[in-house]
Amino acid sequence: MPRRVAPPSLADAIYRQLKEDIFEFRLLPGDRFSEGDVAERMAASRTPVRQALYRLQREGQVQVHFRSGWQVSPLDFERFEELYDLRTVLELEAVRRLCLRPEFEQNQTLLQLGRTWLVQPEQRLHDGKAVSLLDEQFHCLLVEAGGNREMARVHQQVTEQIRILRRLDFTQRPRITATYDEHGRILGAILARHCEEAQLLLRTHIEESKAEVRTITLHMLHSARQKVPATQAERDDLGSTATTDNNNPAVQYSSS
Amino acid sequence: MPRRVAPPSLADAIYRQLKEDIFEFRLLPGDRFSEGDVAERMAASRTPVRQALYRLQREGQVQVHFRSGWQVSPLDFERFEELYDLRTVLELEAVRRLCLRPEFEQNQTLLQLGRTWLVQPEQRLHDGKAVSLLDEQFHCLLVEAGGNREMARVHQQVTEQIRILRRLDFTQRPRITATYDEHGRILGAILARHCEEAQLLLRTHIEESKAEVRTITLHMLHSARQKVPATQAERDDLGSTATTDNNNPAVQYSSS
DNA sequence: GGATACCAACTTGGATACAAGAAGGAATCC
DNA sequence: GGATTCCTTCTTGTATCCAAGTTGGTATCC
Repeated sequence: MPRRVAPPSLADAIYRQLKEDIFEFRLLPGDRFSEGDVAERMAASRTPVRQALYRLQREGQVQVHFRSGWQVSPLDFERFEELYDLRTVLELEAVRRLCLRPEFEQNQTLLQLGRTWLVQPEQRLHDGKAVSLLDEQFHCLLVEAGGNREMARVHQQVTEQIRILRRLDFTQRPRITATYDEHGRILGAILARHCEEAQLLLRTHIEESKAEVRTITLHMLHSARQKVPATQAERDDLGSTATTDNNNPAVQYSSS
Repeated sequence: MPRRVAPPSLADAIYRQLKEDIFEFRLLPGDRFSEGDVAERMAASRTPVRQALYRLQREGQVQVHFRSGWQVSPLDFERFEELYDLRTVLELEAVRRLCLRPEFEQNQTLLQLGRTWLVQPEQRLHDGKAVSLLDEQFHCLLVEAGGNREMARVHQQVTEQIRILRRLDFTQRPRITATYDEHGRILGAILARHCEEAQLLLRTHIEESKAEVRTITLHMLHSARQKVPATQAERDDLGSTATTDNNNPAVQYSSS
């Protein structure tokens, strides 16, 4: 008895829209908003909005304040560093498993990655947003190719949690060339089955991104918003619903 | 401005109750039920029940079928093996970090673990349920002591996903003595800073549990339910809401 | 002028009402 | 007897309603 697949639910669409709003800097870390605001903007009732928000809450993207509204989670740089370390552990393990595989040359994932990253310089992309997505895909596919779906699932979660940083990194810094070079070297090492070399290259590659995180400032966030191509209608909508600049504690300060 | 902590919500209580029902074998893998059933049993409306169920769904404990009810997730042994591997990766990394720590001897977590596991044989506990909880705690505290909160969070999630197996393992098999011995040896190696030895012991320890998983049968699940001390009222309640034995596909068969 | 008490508007958490589709059984047709 | 159609019941998804509590501003008191 094959069970019918569920039709796309409104709650799901709102979840995706909200997540995109956060990643596209239309909702900034620290912004406050209410369920009613979102419901009105999405032309839906509060019920699916609440479902979407609670899902985002469990993923760490937003926080709820009892009877006093919601907030996009402020940036917590200590947490980001821990997420980068978790990423490293998962990706290194995936590379280890990948290099141990017997049927290796036909691995479709590796071939696909090669077609994206092992290209002539003139074929490389230059758009920050596009490359940041490709970068995500590179690391996620690597972990998927490792063969453990649970590790891939967790890695995917981690990826979404640091996506906003990746977006900032790639929109504001000339790291595109370095990314192409390093991804190429990593793939080369894996294809040559130089496991330890591949792991070292990958670890260094992630460490560099992690180091960049420490240089991110609030100003980068706000100027990133300017760069987002949005219709005026969108901007009006958002302007009326979220407190954008005033009293926006966009950064979480450690209490220790 | 310290924000008032949210009062305990009904949805939260229902979430915990449902999770406990699953772990105590009052709801078996494969059991079907509806939101209305749960709402009635918990004397609440469907709203908080739905919130709890969707949270459990994201954690993999239950599945929703579009307009045709909910189901406790069937046991998926391939998935469990992958979860055990993820556990291994996280715990080995935690041990590595732990052994690298400078301020080591005063680590409160290690001291506490020693008081639990490094005891004379006559002081050991023998109740399966109690020891399975201590076992969980041992591994979770180890990862927490590693110092990375995100790894600890993920490890905690993984722990809950395999909790039902641990419960079965400890209620039905004479693994308590082995667990005390092995935990003691692992702690000893860590305290002696024999990092690689500790990692090997830990890896072997987890591998043994993973091997036990393959021997679990449906019969164990059903006989485990018999052993659960429950009031007659509880049993009546559940009997009326969940299809217990008939047409219960308690095991997920791989499609590959 | 400053502090305090009160109040009105908001906000979330939960309950209830409604809509659309799934499931299973009974009646019917062959 | 077997297949099929229809219909009733049940289930989830969404909208709306109500309750309880927070917040921020204003008027008042000193």
